[in-house]
Amino acid sequence: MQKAAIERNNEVIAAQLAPVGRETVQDRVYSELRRALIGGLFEPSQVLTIRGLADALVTSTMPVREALGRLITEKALEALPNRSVRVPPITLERIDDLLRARILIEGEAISLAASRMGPRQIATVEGLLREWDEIRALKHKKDVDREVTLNQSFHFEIYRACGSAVLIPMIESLWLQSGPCIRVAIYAFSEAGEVDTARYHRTMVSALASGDAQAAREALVADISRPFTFLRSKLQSAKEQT
Amino acid sequence: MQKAAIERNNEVIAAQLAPVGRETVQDRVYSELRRALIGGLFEPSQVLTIRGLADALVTSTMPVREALGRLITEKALEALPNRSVRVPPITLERIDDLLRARILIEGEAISLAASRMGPRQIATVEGLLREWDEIRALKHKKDVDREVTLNQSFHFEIYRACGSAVLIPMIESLWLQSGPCIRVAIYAFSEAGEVDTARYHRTMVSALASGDAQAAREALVADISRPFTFLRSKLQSAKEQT
DNA sequence: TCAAAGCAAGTGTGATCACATATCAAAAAT
DNA sequence: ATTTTTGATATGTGATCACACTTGCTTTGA
Repeated sequence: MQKAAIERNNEVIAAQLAPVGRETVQDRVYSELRRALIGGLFEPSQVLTIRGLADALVTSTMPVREALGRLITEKALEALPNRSVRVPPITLERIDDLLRARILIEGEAISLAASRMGPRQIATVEGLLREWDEIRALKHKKDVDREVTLNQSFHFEIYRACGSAVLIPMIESLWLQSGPCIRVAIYAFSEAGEVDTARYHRTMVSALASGDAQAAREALVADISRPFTFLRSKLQSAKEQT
Repeated sequence: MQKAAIERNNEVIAAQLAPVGRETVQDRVYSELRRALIGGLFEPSQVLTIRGLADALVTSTMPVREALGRLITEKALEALPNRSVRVPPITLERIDDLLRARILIEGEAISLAASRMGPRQIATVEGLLREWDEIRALKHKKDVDREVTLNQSFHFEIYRACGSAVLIPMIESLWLQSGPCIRVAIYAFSEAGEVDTARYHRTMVSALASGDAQAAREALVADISRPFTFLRSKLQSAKEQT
């Protein structure tokens, strides 16, 4: 009986081959729409149609409608009584509501992460910070998309360390809801704003490295508050003009 | 021109007729599954099939698969790599994780509600409390479903007063995730447990009536912690036996 | 000239079909 | 007797169709 030999051969094969994964079309559509939403590629109040998205993503309507349904339950999109779906419009109340929730939950997450991040994770986020500096150094073209992605990686690398399978999906939902809002703030941000962001991020990392949960939380609150307060004042003045 | 007369006639009709509403089949399926999950009608680790649910709910597969997808994104259900879906199993870590998140978010919600609930809302929750007492008074049959519904109404009547369109869906998601867990605790609860629940609820109401956010939060934490710690010790001992 | 009716294109929803994969028990091979 | 193979059934996924409703423009009527 060559059972042992076969077993050994299978193990060798398993070591060489990476799992191919079986992502469905629906999952890819969902991920793509998430990416677009968080990146602020859709404008607030923009309406989305199933067939339109299906054409744009080169699939049929079926995966799109299922992805839209999922995004609607996450409040990342909004179902109108007309049965059409749009990205939620910005209001003053919504901005304050979102910021409060983000401070509450992301603050808790980073506070938990402070006592759980090892040198390994600290090094990773420091690497992301360095990568960011490099991009800002050669500032010929405004690679906003790259910065958004990097910012997202930075934050979620920290949140992932909090070890909560419940909090992280909630934070993802909050980012999904905030995405269309803060994009307009990002575009309007001057060089000064980005310098601030980098400083807050560095403060967060050093606080995390020393296990100072309170300092990390405060730096995070300052970081995520800034685009919201900026957007708030902008909306406020726009409202007064009318 | 009888335009004014027509207008008046239309208003009369509008006053007599109630909006008929256009709830889709998918929405009804979703609501029904939510109710079942929060009520703990499904057991942890139970697998659900699209066609099975479609038969049980007397519809086709289409609305069911969409409802399942939405519940999966809310983490109320879990998609296995086999592409089958089940209600998430209970683990010690998950219990602690859920309780921490619920204390954080529902605590914030009730704290906000404390300064926003008027006499009108206070009266409503007091009415729910009285209704509960009546049910407990004629305790011939264990109407657990009714108590679960009443408990849910009580809490969400308060949460709704917090005025946050962001926090409330998150709390709903947390209840969806907790439902299958706490059902086993509810069944095991003795009469003593229910008396405690009623006491905590009364404490909450009087704290809310006097606008004492801190006291309301503490009573809430005690209320929602109890089934979790009960379940925790039960799971702990079951684990030690093996 | 302007409001109301009518028409046509577009859109979401649900049903059904086809296909690939998963599951499990019976049969075959060792 | 145990393991492997095989075959039948069940299940999720995506495509397509039919239907109802919405929307915006054109046409009709006052």
